[in-house]
Amino acid sequence: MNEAGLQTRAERLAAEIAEDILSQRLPPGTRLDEQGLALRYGVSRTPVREALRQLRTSGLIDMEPHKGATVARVTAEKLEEMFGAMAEIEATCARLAAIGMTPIERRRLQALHDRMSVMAQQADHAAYIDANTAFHAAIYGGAHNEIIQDIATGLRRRLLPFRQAQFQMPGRLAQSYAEHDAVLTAILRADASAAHTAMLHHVSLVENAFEAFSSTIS
Amino acid sequence: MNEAGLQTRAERLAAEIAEDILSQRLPPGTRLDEQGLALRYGVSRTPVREALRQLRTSGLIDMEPHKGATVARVTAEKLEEMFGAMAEIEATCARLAAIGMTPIERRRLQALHDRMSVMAQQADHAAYIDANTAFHAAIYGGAHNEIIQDIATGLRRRLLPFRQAQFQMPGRLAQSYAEHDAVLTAILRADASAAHTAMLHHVSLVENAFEAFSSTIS
DNA sequence: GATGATTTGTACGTATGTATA
DNA sequence: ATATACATACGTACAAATCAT
Repeated sequence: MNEAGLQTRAERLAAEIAEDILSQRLPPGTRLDEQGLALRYGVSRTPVREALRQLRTSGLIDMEPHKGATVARVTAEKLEEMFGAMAEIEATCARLAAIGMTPIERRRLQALHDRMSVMAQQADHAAYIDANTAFHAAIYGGAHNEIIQDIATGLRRRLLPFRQAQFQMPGRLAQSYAEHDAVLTAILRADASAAHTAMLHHVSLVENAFEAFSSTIS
Repeated sequence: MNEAGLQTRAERLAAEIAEDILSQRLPPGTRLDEQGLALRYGVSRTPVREALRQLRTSGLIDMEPHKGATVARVTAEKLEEMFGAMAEIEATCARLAAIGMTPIERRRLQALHDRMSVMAQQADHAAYIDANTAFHAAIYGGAHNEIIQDIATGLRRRLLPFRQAQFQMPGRLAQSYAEHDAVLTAILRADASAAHTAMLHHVSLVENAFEAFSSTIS
């Protein structure tokens, strides 16, 4: 009954710890000693060690040899860089999508966008958030490059905890929809440069929205 | 006396195995059973397991739960995607560098480029290869975004084994230098769009050079 | 398709390195 | 500065899963 892909204790544990970090149950800076985690999650230290190694890769925790692990404490500068990188990668995806998306992919993107129009008007935040993820994922896929797609989804995952609140800002849904419209139009026109610009603009605004929302970080 | 950063057995082992893979001593498809590696490198299975987990991250090996690890067998399509991603990321770096490089960084890049002129004329392959790496690294740095820099260096590492031969092709040094010149000029002019285009072109040609050299893969 | 051999995943004990008194 | 305490790195043994016969 486990979700596909989480076949070992270590993998399930990594997912669980990641969830606890993203949900702030394990706040930044928290010491993650192996013994304690083993106790907390009811397993031995071995899968804990492997889970920590996996999490290090995703940037969720900091580790140094012989010094153990802590929940990554993201500095404001680092976060800014992450948003910047995200914007650049997404803009690249949009550019490639504008060039290479198949007619079917373009139609599907348009259809999704149309559905999002209704969600935005009805202010259905939950639905819009899901659809928004799908919209961006569709553009990653449209780039037709699995490497770039992996980079994009990885970055998005890392930024997830800092994006939770953005759609709660008044008027953000409508604004997001309008920005998506610019991206979509450029892609459908196969205007690579415009798609790049529009997406860069869109994701950068997400960053601004975040910064406006949370004053400062650690 | 160990190199800085390789403080644990697992890390040294990972570096050693990586070296053996990149040098083709462990050719693609080779089964990497933990017991065998432990025996071969004279350690226990525990550090071997950790080393393999690290290597999976860098894409050098494929792993599936309960099924062990093999040296990654890169398909032609995958390789093409990797070169494509590399080109896009490097082009992004060049664009950002054109916008944001400091005067000092620009001067240093120019100085390096000038030294490479001599190397190209004298057909000093070894020196040019080193300088070429430095040239590209300088542009990654000029992007002023550590995340993107990490992505770029990571991709470059993964592509390293497939780039060994490129500079051996007759006339490739001079061509490379000319392409660098276009990139440099655009960056010095702070012409973001031109820098992007020139770098995309440059790295894409590296891919072509590779494809011309090696007929087919696996 | 069942069974045995092999290999990975997990548990636990020991040793080495780091930090604190 | 030395010693003690503690956490991590490593080694070994057992359990579970895969695949070959």
